[in-house]
Amino acid sequence: MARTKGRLTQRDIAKLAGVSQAAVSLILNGGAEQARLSSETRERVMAVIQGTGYVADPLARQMHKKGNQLLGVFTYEPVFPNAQADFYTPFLLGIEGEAERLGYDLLLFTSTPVEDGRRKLFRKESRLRLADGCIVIGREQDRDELARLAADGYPFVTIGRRDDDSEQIPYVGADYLTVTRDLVRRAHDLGHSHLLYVGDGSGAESLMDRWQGFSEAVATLGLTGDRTAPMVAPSEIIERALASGATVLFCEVADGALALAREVDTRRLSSRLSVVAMGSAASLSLPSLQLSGFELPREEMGRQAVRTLSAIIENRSVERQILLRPNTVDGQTLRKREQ
Amino acid sequence: MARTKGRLTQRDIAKLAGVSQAAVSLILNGGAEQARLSSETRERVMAVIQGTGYVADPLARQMHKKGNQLLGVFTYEPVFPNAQADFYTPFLLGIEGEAERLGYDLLLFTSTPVEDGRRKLFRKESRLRLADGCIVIGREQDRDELARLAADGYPFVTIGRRDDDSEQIPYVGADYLTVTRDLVRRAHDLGHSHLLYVGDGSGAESLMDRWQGFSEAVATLGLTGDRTAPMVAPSEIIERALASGATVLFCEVADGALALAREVDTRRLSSRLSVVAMGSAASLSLPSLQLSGFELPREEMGRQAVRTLSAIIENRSVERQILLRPNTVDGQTLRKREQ
DNA sequence: TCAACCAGCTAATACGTATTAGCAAGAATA
DNA sequence: TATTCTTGCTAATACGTATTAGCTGGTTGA
Repeated sequence: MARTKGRLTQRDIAKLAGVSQAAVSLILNGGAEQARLSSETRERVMAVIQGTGYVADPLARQMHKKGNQLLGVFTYEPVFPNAQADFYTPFLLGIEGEAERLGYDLLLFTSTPVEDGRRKLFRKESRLRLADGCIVIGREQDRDELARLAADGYPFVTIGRRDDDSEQIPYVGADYLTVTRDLVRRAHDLGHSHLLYVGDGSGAESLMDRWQGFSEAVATLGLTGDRTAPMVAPSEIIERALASGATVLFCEVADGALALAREVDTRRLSSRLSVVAMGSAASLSLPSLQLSGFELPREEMGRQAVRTLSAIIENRSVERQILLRPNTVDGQTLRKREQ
Repeated sequence: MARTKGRLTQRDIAKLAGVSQAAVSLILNGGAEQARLSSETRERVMAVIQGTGYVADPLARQMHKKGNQLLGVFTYEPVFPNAQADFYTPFLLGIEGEAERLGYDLLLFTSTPVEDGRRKLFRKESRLRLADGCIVIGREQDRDELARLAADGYPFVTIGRRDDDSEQIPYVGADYLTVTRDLVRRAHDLGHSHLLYVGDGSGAESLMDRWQGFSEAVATLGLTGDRTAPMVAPSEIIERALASGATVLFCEVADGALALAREVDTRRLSSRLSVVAMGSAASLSLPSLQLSGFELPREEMGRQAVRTLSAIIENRSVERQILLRPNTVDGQTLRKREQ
């Protein structure tokens, strides 16, 4: 019933067990052997620790560069979503599962205010180092912040490929290049020879990869591949495709793909125009309209990020840049070309 | 650019500027006024700081704050759900929002394995005390664990009312009693006089409250109120209601309410039998079938839990047991009684 | 009988910063 | 000329833990 005020410290434990603070620390950190503390003493101290539920202050431990079995999770946006089918949740599901398996607790950096829709990684009161390392998630990440993090030697892994000139950034990304190539080949196998890429194909690495995979496959297979900006109405894009003779739309952004597919459906053009979604083909689909394309292995990416981060923290050798293959989704919107 | 070995500290700055470490700290933290450091000294030190790019170690800065600004979140089940409309997410949404507002980070205790579908609060190596305090969420909580936590003086708040004989358990719960009373009154206003409570009305506090609110209101208004166990097929419950002359079903469990409402709908009995869901009336409803009843203010409960916990941690006086009013949901399944 | 040795522990210090108490030298006051 | 006040700073300490050096009292060896 002892209402202890404030945090329990090693000094408290020591007093309760009738030993010195140093003894407590030694026992907790395996230095007891070397210091020749008797097993009786050890047991006595451990009993007190268990009875009180004492855990070392993570701050004080980190001052000595010790670990706390704590993985940070930094998201540029709120972790817990309002929207139903949220983009982040599957990643976090995987992260949670793997953290549990490896015995880590998760530290969500929610103390940084979300400003203009995103959080800042660095602040005066940055608490990143409370965690042993950190997983960084977010569609748009700040390259400079990441480079600085890497330069500081802080262990972290980003979800999504990030390249930097001066620093090697550890990541778990998706292999957009290969899967896009495969989809182009599949379109080819279904008789299509004129493809239209809907998107900018520039900006984030993931976008460049899609465009590159598309271009390469088109070239290899001797097809015709055009590109059009996505910032126009679906109907206009469809007009362009029909006018140019394209029979498949490769959509960079999945939302856009769904809009296009619905428009195609409404206008009963599905026999003349196929739609491929380069991402979220499964999760964004409607029951009545299954998009063709691919889906990121989000949960597995989360798991892999934890494994990689854990390896980095524990100084085990590990591949720091990993690309996982997205799963192709057959769906209904990529069809055999009709003559 | 001199990559000095180790981190640049205030001591280094002090040496370079020819002052004491304390002076550097004071200048950085605005204590310079009070310590009457001359503006020349201030400028000299600031110049050195700018030249070297020194930044204070945030960890060391926070060492002698009282707490670590860390709130634990303990869930008996995994935090990140697979299911779409998850029970916990709204709580966590509120918790995250309020944690952000108050400058707390969140610690998820994922290192405890989920066994038989739930986690254990206490283990040999409980890490609860890593956090300054903890929010406990879960439908079924272990009373003994909570009582022990309270006895230990560890700051925590549970979501959901928990009563204990010997310890006062802090909670943020829902006021089932009042809202159930109100719903009975509403049924009465709509002409109903014979009500059937579907559920056990015992077990968790929240169930007892519903039953009590129901019973009291029925007595006060001079109505007839029966009770039937929920563990039978919807059709059977409906038979019983019709046979006994009841015209409203008060369903303890929202899932059951939905099943009953659908059955009523299918059998075209909705003019003769109303259904009230005592919980999740909004979130569980189908677009085609809006349940009548009430909905917990989950997000607000999460927010309130953080506020209460924060107050407890900081030793501010605060109401430790709070009941929030659920929102009533009109819906389609509670109708005027037809003669 | 004294040195050497060992088991079993503690004192002391470091980590990097914040903060309080207080010191030294000169200026103002009586 | 002695006292108080003021200015401008530093010494000391605290935060909680990790680690190293070293102390004490007993046993062994010669």
